[in-house]
Amino acid sequence: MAMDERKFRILQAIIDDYILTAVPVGSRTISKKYGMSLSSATIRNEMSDLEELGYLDQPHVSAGRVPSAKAYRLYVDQLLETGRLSQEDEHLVRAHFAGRTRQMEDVIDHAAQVLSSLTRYTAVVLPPTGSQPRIRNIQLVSVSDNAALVVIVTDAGVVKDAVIRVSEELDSDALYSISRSLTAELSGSTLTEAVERIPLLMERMRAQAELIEGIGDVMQQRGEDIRPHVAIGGTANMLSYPEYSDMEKARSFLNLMETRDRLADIIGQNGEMSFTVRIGPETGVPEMEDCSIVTMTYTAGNGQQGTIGVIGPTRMQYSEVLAAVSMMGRQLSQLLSTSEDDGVPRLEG
Amino acid sequence: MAMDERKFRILQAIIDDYILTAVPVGSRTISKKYGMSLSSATIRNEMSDLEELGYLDQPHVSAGRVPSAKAYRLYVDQLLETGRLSQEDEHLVRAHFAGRTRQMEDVIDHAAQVLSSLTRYTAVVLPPTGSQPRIRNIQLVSVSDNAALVVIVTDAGVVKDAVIRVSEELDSDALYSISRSLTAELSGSTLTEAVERIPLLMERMRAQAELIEGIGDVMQQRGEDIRPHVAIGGTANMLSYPEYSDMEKARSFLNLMETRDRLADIIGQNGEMSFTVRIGPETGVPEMEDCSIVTMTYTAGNGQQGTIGVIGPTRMQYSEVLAAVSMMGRQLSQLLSTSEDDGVPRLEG
DNA sequence: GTTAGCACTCATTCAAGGTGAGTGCTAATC
DNA sequence: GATTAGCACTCACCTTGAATGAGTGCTAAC
Repeated sequence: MAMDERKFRILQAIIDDYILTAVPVGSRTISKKYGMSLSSATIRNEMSDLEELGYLDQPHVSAGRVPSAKAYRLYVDQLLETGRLSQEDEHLVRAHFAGRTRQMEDVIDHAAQVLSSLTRYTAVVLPPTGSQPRIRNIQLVSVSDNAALVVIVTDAGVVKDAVIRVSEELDSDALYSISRSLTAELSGSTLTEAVERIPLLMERMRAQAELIEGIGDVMQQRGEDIRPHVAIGGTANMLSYPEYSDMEKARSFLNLMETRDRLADIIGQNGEMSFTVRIGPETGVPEMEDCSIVTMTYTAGNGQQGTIGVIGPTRMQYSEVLAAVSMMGRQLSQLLSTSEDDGVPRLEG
Repeated sequence: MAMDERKFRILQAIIDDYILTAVPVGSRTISKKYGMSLSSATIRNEMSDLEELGYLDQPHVSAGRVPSAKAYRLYVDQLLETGRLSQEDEHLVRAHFAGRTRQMEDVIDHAAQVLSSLTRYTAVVLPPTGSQPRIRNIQLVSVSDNAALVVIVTDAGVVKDAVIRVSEELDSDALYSISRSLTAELSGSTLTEAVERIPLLMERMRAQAELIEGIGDVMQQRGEDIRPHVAIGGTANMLSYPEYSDMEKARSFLNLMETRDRLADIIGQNGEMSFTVRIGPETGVPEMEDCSIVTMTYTAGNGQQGTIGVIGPTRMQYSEVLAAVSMMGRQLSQLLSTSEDDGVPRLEG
């Protein structure tokens, strides 16, 4: 038995209804509400087949059917193929971001906010990160007698600041001159390159060896765990969906949202695709077994790439979410660069 | 009728029990569990008095009594007076923060994390902010042909970065030299001072007037809405308390946690006190009518002050929370400076 | 002033029964 | 051979009502 046209239409109807109501849908509903000229009995037979094919699940014997992850996959693929994504709220969003200057973090936060309120799900935005940012400038600022704050500015605009503690005394002037020579030495190199040159510099500037070693540590740390500022919007939204009326689930979800490192990993895992939809188990995250994640890569001016994503129940309004994510991705790309490419993302499964 | 010794002891017992169980406590419980040699009837009479005095509420006629905000106030004041705050986990926390260097944001985030897991409530940490940070360095980094990223480093170590868009073309070298002269001009002044000098600079460097105006805008924006990075830990914790089993309440709470600006306002409102406890309505936040907030001010090396706080149900374990907050405040103060003052906060109502 | 006793209130729990949406199967119909 | 009507059956869910028990206020006795 294979999937034919009629089965497909029935499946579509079931998914539509379930997305709307979150309630298992029965044969009668389909036969009546969705204008099929088929009796419920026929639908029942088809549903039974669809279940056997793995597209439907049945919570218990006398409940209606519920679409499986496989069904959503089919549905979404279909959606992506036809590619009919509306773009209504586009001007609304553009208005939101009006104004000439913006702090990077603000843009990210704002985007997450807007995206979540647009979709009524949870939105996550990762800032653009390049392969290897290059150092532009190193600044040391005195904090107390034996602690200094180091600020490393890179061309990614991503700035690291950390407090370094040393045993010797540090005065402001000394710090300033060290800043200058470090900048002269390391400007232009990547963080890893800079780390490699640290021992050399330590030798050359013995008096400040401890301080320089500290700076090396900071670079190393940052180079390893790139921990960008993750913006999240609308975590509370999830609580309004019946699938999270179970407190335990809600809590584990919120916990996940709180561990930003992990969240960044999850969202960032979109391979080479500019557009991905991961459904239920496809997310690879146990806590997200009945969530779906829609992500899109956006590109900032200097070619650096960031990711935006929406997390919702598997039963999410895919077509709206796809439209919103795609639109927001374009907007962000445009906002963060002025090199006007078409900005339209490839739609790939 | 006034508050006497016995009434006070009964009230104390009621609060203790309610903090533990979150269930309205009846006269019999007090008479039996709390070793009073009084019958339940007597307790009942006293409870009736206490209710009249405003220390107890009764959810409905045949339920036990629940402590009012006024009661908690009394309880906390008592606690603060005796000042017996344990400091068990102190070494555990210190271990957490071991290591020489730390990015400021990390410290803040980490502190919120630790504080929330220590108390099992929600923790909020505001980074140290001074009265008026002074500019140390201004860096321009090219992003695309007609957009630049400006990074402003201040002695607070707080760094502003924003993208500025201009119509003219900007090359890297030009940006670098502008950076240098701007730094020379503005280093040492506060943001507001710098803003005032912008028109002058625009005149002096006509060619870059547009760019400089943009930088002025950024400074202005930042000067006005100082929007520090607010660290939050353990929002999900709140869901485990019965007072938040109501989804609607949980959602409104989470929403509040998400609007960081507002949250920063709420937490930051601790006046001159280094230590404050706001109970229920005292928070002044409608959504927090049955929350309490314990905050403490900590001081970084350069005299800048930040705030840490714990948000929990009014029925929170005050004595533990007070201890944890006070300890974490000391730790942060110590960590962010090495000027070893005693670090012990004044305990004030 | 304290306590025992009693009538009363009211949230909570539990079982029983009814309801209705849904299914699978079979036999009749197109 | 596909479709449909009909029927028996299942099972979550709601309602109802009774039992339970924790709690109170009041009164009278100690």
